[in-house]
Amino acid sequence: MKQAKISEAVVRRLPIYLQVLNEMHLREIQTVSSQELGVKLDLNPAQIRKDLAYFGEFGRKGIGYDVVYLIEKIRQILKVDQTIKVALVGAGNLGHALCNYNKYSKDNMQITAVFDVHPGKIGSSINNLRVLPMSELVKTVEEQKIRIGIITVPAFEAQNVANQFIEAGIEGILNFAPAILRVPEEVRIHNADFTKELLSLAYYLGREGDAQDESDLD
Amino acid sequence: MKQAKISEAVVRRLPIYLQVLNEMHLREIQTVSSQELGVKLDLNPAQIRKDLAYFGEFGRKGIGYDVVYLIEKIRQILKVDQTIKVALVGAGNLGHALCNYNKYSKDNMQITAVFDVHPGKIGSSINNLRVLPMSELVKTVEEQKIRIGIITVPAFEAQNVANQFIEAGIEGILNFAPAILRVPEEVRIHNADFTKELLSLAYYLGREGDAQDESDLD
DNA sequence: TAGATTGTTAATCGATTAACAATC
DNA sequence: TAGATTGTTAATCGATTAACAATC
Repeated sequence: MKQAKISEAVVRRLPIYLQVLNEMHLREIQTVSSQELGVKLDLNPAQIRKDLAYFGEFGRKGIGYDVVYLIEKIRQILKVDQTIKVALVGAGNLGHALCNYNKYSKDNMQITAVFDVHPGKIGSSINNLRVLPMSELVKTVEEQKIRIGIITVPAFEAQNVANQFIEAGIEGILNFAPAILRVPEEVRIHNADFTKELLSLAYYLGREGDAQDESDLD
Repeated sequence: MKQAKISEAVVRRLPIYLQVLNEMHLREIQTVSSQELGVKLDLNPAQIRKDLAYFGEFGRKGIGYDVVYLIEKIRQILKVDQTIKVALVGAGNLGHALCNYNKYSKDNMQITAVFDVHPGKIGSSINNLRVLPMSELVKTVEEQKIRIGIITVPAFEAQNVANQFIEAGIEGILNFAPAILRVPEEVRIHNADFTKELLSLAYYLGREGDAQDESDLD
């Protein structure tokens, strides 16, 4: 019954649950119901219960979910109960931001290698990591058993970087470049291109320049 | 027939269409079919046609879509045919990255004001913009008619920043902080929290530590 | 004309929500 | 026991895909 085939929508909610649960844990809340989670996250409680039930029976009828236990379980599901090593290419401002974030986060995702294509950047240090040349990428990824690659280079260099990650046998790529990358089926790719977020946000602006136009609803 | 009620899924695809069309335009491609777009984007052609048809008849039967015309139309739909002003709070590495991006992008989204809560940052310059204190936020947003706010501060400060944006009458917020923000219904909020992207990516790793387990499919 | 491709309706598929027995 | 809340099945809702007439 395990792994019935979980939809992407479900997987994307898991980190959100984790975030709220972590906050609750900090506030020393022991137990939470799907109802309460639903209010906090603006989600239907049934959906939350169903999401969790795909992976096991984590709650107790009449009681709710134990916060600590549920955190542990979701971390297992997301595979961040172990440390997952991450490589980053692109030692610009965005790369710096991600590396710094790394320091404070307790998510078990650890950036352990940083690369850059530009000779000027190589050898400098970010968050105690020496920036390495691209020529070291494949070797380093293999040796350190790095599983995820982050791309924070300009769009025109992104596919090249992806290709090197693929050659090195990376399993997942988080791409910040505004480019559509071609990767083999077995490599998972997530795009985190904020320009697209901004553009879709712009869509929802207005009812202002154009006045409140509720005349042709049907 | 206009604005039948467009689903979020549709809106989120529009910037992707725009990106590919822009690329095609650079390569001087004049006309494109939903078929071709579908191949490039790994989407069903019928879906692309349907998405576009929500907003008007942009194509020509037997021919396809004129690239330049479709770009223009999608920009109108997304309201980026006009310049949209954006304010950013948090002059850290991420804030820098977004401001720089600004320079190169021709998306008509323009960051015109940068703020920070920390006195040490105030007065420094990012991409020709003086970093202003939070006390100037409301006034600046109103005066400059800024419509979108970007939040790149630590999680614990994010809600405060959001509240100030709301007070200033902002219409949309792009939040990079790993925090769930409460905003009034009329303010649109998009979360661009990359930790969640990384965590959901981690879910898809593996079939490696655990061996290829195809035994209990049904 | 024949081939291509749109816009759109109908069919399918999948995700969300409601409802409720089980049980703490 | 009575009240609360889960896990899960059934009902609903919405999104994707197929199919095709219209037409370039």
